[in-house]
Amino acid sequence: MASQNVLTPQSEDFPRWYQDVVAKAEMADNGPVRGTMVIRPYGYAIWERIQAEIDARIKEAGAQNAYFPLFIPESYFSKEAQHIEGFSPELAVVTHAGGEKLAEPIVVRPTSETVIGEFMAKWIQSYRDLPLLLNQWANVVRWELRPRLFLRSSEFLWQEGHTAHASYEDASRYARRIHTDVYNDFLEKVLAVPTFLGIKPASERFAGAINSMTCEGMMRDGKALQMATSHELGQNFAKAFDIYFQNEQGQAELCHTTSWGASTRLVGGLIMAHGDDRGLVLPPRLAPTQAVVVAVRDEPEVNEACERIAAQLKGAGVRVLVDKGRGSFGRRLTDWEIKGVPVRIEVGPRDLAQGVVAMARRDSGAKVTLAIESLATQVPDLLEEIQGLMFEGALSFRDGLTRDVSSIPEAVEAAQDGFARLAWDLVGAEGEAVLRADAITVRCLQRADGTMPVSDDESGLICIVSKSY
RNA sequence: CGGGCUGUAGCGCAGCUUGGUAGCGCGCUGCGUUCGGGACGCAGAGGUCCCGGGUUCAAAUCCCGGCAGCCCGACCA
Repeated sequence: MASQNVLTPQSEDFPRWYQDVVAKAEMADNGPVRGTMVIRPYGYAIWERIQAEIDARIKEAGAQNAYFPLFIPESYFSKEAQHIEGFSPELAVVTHAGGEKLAEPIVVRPTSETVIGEFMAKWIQSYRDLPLLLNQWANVVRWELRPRLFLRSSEFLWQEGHTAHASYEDASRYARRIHTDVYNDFLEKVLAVPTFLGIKPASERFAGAINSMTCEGMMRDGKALQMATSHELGQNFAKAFDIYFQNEQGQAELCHTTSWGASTRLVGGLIMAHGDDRGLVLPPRLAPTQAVVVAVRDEPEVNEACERIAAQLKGAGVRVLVDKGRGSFGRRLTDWEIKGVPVRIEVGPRDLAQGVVAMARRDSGAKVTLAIESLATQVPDLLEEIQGLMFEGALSFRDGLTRDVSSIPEAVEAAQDGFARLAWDLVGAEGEAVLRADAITVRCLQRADGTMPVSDDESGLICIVSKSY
C-alpha cells in the first residue's frame, strides 16, 4: 500500500499545509480566547531545545537571567512617547482586580523595557555597575488582529534581553554581538536557516529604538520571516526612566540601553523553512528526538533489540526514542515523518537474523542497510552530515529566489515568490509606500557587501524587499 | 479592524434550498486475523448540530445578535 498524502501539499495551499503540519505533528492547538495558543508537548519540546541553545549563547555573551513582573503600571508606558504610541494598539489592559476598579490601569507586558528601565535606574549608580546585562524568559501579550499559531499569537513566549552601557559604542557593539553571536549563530548552526542580517528602515523600527537589527530568513513559499531582532535604544529609555551613572570623573551621565528578543515564532519559522509535503524536517542539532528506533513487529526479540540499539545510540550522545511495534508499521513511519525526526532505524526479525537494520533519513528519504555494530559511530556522523546539507539546501533555495533588480516594478515582480535586492536610494520612504500596495515591505538594509550598516544614513546601502509573515 | 468564506462526533464533511427520529468517511474501544510504507473482519462507544435570543405545534435547517476559525488587506516577534 502506497503512502498517501496526509497533508495538503505545499504547492496546493501553503497556509493550509502549515496548519496541517502544526495539527498532525501535534505541535499546538488554538486556545479558547482568540489569538491564544496551546503548545502541545512536541511543540514545547522543540521550543525547549530552542531555549536551551539560545540561553547558552546568551550566557556566553555575559548576560544573566532574571525575572520581571507580568503587570506593568500603565503610567510607565507614557514615559517614552514613541514607545506608547507604537504599542498602545496592541496592549491588553487590566482595569479591574480584586473585585474593584483599579485606580491606575495595569498593562499586561507587551515587552519589558519600561519596568526593567525603572529597576536599572535603581540598581545602577556608578560606571562600575556597567555594563548591566540582563535577560528574561517570559510570556508577553500583544493583541493580534490576525493570529496564526506560532507566527502571530496574542500571547507568546520569548526571551528578552535588556542591557545598559556607559557609551553609545559599547551599547552598539553589544547589541551587534548578540545579533551575530547569539541569534545568527543559533539560526545558522542549529536551526540551519541562512539569514540576511541588516537594519530595519525607520518605518519598521521598534517603538523607541534608534536602530533595529533583524535576521531575515526565507520560508519555502519565498516569503520572509523576521526570526530575531536586536535594538539600539540610544538614551531614549535612559531619559524616560532616569538611568544615570556616575563616570570616573564623578559626573552624572545617561546610560545607553539595548534590547533584543527571539520568540516562539521561531517554531513557525522552523516549520516553514525546512518542511516538505511529508511534514516537518528537523535539523538534527535542534531535534528533540534525533533518531527513532522503530520495531517492525511487536515481538519480544525485536523490542529487546530496539532497546539495545537505542542504548548504544544514547551512549554515543544521540537523543533517541524507541517505537515498539504496536499498530501498523506504515502508519508509524508516516507519523515519525510528519514529526520530522532526522533518522529512523527500522528493526525487524529478518534484519536481526543478519545483524543489520534499515536506516532511513528524513531529509532525502534515502534508506540504507547498516550493520548494527556500526550504528553508534555512523549515526552521529550522519546527523552532522544532514545538519550541513540542510543548511546548504536552505541556502541554495534562498539564493535561487533572491534576485538583484534595478527598479521598483522589477522588485514587485521578483517579490511575488522571493526576495528582491536593490539600491535603497531607488526606494526610500516613497518607494516603501509603493511596494506596500503589493504587500511588499523592506525587510532590511545592508551594505553592498552584505554586512550590517551602522545606520540608515550610510550611502550606497542596498535593501532586501519581499512579502513577509 | 475592514472584505470574503465557514462553524454538525476527536478530524474531514453531508444534511439546511423546501422546518418533522442526527448521518457518512477516517480516527477511537473490544476481540480475532495481520504486520518490511497509512491492513482487514466482526462488535461497539461517542452529539448542548458554536452560544444567546426570536418565529413556529415543531428549528441543525428560517430571522436577529454574539463568539470562534480560515483567506485577503492595514498592524506586529
